[in-house]
Amino acid sequence: MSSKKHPEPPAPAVRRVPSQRPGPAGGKRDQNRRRRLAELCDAALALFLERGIEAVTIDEIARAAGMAKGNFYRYVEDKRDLVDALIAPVAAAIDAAMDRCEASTDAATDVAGLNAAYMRLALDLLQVYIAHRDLVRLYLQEARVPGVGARAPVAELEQRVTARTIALTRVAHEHALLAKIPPEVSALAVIGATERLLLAHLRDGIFEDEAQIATSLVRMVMEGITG
Amino acid sequence: MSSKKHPEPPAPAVRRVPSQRPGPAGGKRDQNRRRRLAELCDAALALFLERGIEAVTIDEIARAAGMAKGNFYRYVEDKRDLVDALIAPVAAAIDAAMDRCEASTDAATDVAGLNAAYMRLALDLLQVYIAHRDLVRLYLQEARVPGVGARAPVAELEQRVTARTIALTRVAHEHALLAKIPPEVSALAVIGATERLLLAHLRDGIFEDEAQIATSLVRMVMEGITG
Amino acid sequence: MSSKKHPEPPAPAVRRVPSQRPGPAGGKRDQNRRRRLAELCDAALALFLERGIEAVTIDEIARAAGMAKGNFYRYVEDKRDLVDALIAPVAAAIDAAMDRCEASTDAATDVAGLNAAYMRLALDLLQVYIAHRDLVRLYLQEARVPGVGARAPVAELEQRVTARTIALTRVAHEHALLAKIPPEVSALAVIGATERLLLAHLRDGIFEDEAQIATSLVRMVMEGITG
Amino acid sequence: MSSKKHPEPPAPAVRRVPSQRPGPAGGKRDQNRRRRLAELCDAALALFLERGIEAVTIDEIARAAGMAKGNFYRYVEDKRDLVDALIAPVAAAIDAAMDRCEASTDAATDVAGLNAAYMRLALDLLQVYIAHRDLVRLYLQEARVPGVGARAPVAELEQRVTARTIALTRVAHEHALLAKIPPEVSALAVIGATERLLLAHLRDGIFEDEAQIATSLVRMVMEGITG
DNA sequence: TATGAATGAGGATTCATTCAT
DNA sequence: GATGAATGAATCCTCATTCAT
Repeated sequence: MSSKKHPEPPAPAVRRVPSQRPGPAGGKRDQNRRRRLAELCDAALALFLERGIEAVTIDEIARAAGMAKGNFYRYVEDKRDLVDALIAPVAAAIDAAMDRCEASTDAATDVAGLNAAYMRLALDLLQVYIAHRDLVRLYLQEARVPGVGARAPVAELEQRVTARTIALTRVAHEHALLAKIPPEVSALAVIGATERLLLAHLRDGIFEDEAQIATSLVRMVMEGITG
Repeated sequence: MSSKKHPEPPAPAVRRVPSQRPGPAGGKRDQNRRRRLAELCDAALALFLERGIEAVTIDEIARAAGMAKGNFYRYVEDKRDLVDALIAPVAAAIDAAMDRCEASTDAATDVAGLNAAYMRLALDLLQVYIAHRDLVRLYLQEARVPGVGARAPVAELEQRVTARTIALTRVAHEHALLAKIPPEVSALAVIGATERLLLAHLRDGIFEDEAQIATSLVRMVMEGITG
Repeated sequence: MSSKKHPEPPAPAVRRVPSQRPGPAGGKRDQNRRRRLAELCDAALALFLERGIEAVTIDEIARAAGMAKGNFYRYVEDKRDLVDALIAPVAAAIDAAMDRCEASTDAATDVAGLNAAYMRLALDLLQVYIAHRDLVRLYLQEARVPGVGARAPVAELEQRVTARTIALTRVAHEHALLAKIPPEVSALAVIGATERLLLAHLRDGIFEDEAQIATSLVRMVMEGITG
Repeated sequence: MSSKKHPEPPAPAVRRVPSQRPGPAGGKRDQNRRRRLAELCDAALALFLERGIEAVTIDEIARAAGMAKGNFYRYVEDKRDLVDALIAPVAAAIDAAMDRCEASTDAATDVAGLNAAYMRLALDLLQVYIAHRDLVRLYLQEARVPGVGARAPVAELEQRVTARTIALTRVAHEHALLAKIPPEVSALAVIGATERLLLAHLRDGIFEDEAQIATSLVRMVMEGITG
């Protein structure tokens, strides 16, 4: 599996495809390649959601994107690279939200400031979810399987998100915003609950009303589930 | 040319891996069979946990179990079949626990009875977890990916567990044991939180103290996470 | 374990070897396809004649055709499919000859007309033989083995030829063109004698003079073999 | 395919299995092994007729004979060896009939003597057919495919039968018993016609009345098929 | 650029044959 | 003798990747 291109752990991060391309960045050429890449991403996303990243063939993706297999490699190096490109926007948005939250908590001088930072984070992540439903679903479906091969980028994102969430929770904990529960526990519990609800909604279409989920979730977080 | 698959009428279709094996059930032969199958399961489980079900080769499994590739097929029909055999004990135990809980809730005449049933379920599932840590971890890692190919049995189990949990929660909800939150929501939230914590523990070794997780989880479920 | 084959619902089932190929029918691409397929057929035919259809490996065929194993499947779905493509021209020609003969006998109003029809059939089949000596030899060699697997198309052809020949003979019989011998018997006897002679010629190179065979055959059919 | 045991052309003819066995020839031991071998032959014959020699697995044969696969090799060296044992009686009987006919023709001093010899041959062969219908059918089905692998013994028999028949016919021809047709031609024509009729009878069950076939065949040989 | 042909490594599966019990 | 477990070579088929056009 992971023999040449991606030596798994190290991840040298040499993207040769996207760089060194003719034409100015933003010119006709550049536009075109962006469009093609987007088409690839769209096609791949649909297939990945349906059958899982590993089971989908490069040929299938290319054909679903309306291009020949050989052309695939013009826009992307690998299936892994495609997954990378696919989740890049979500990863960037999440990282940005986390960055902002971290900055805010660092700068916060009182409990109110901290709370505001967390609230802001929640809203930012909500925006990500709204803007990238299918990508979020892909993340939810694939993030827990060992990050081997093409799934690596997803697993990496998951690790980063988890670690940063725990770190942020630790701050809240230190400021006594949370019950006497280890911050890792509460962080993971909230993440887990949220993710499970989103998955049920996105994959299985269980809830009609998204707002309802959010409200219930907040309430559970605040008060528990017992009557 | 013909483009459709050719049916081949004759095909005597001898069951490989037949249930009816020579020797009495429990005899030397039968024992050996079981042991070999167990070895396969053990070897496979380790590999599956490390790299994901899809990425693992039958040849690798066989070799890890100390047997030649061809021998694999004496004990199991498929990778999928192996996964089936692998999770069978957990599936059975979970189903049994759910059955018992359903029976108890059906028979319960008051709130105390209901609560006892749920508590019992929690303890039963805890036993499953204790007895099958690695299998539970496999389940947690793989259950959310679309159930295609060898992963199908896991996905099926996930669906069953989810559905039954929601059904049981609905009963609790109807008896006003829970806050005014849709039962699907609270069920999935608890499942999600629990699973995420278990995964962190089993896969990433985050918590030293398992009891701590349980306690915290219960508290969060009862009271929320805020201080 | 499960013992039955797992259906796998999704399976997008992309037709390999699709009829709809890029480029116009007759263009460069199409030409190339046909040539490659022809090369496969040629290589396969030689091997089949030498060692029998069953004993020949797909890899051998591909290599003999000067291509890599994997490429085989671009042009043909199966070994069976290849056999299908291989005998298609003969099958078509034979069927056409039979069709024509049937039409003629249907339209015939007198014995002369009937005789002309049969003579015409003989000449048509002779043309087939001349145009496809090796394929006829393949047919002769393989037609009698049970039509399992890749040999199926040959067996099917044999059945069709036999049935139609008997039907045509029956017509002749009804018009008293033949001795008081059941039409099935005389039909099969002639088929058998002819095929055996052709096989001896094509496979074992027994006769130098093809015309001699034909003449003798006709004479035997007309008068028997005794002096 | 034909790599170690049977180097195809040479055929060293070392049968190690049947020789060097404990017990006297004819004793309990010997009886037993004959019975087992016969069971193998019967089972194999049925399968061979149904699906062709090549397509049948050794495991299938053994199991159909009610023994374990490993036991197969106790009685027979190979599938080829089994085929050898299978057709041995027919081969021996045919050879004997041919031997006798050759001797008679050699000793014959007049045409009547020759005719008697041929008639005797025909009757002898008829006996063979009657005594070994299924084996004759197997021969008819398999004899024309190149004698590679397990089919070799059948192909060898075919060659011998053909050659000897032609030789005998040549004698008849030299004594002007036959029309002015090359003896190879008439020999093969009769063989071909006969074999085709037998195959139709044995495999496809076309004729109810065997005697009818024989009568018709003789008549055709003597007088041709035309009215 | 775009296409699909070509390659070959890799993985699943079967099966003849050997062996320990 | 009998059994079926074990082995590994052989074969089918797929698919990522490269290339010529």
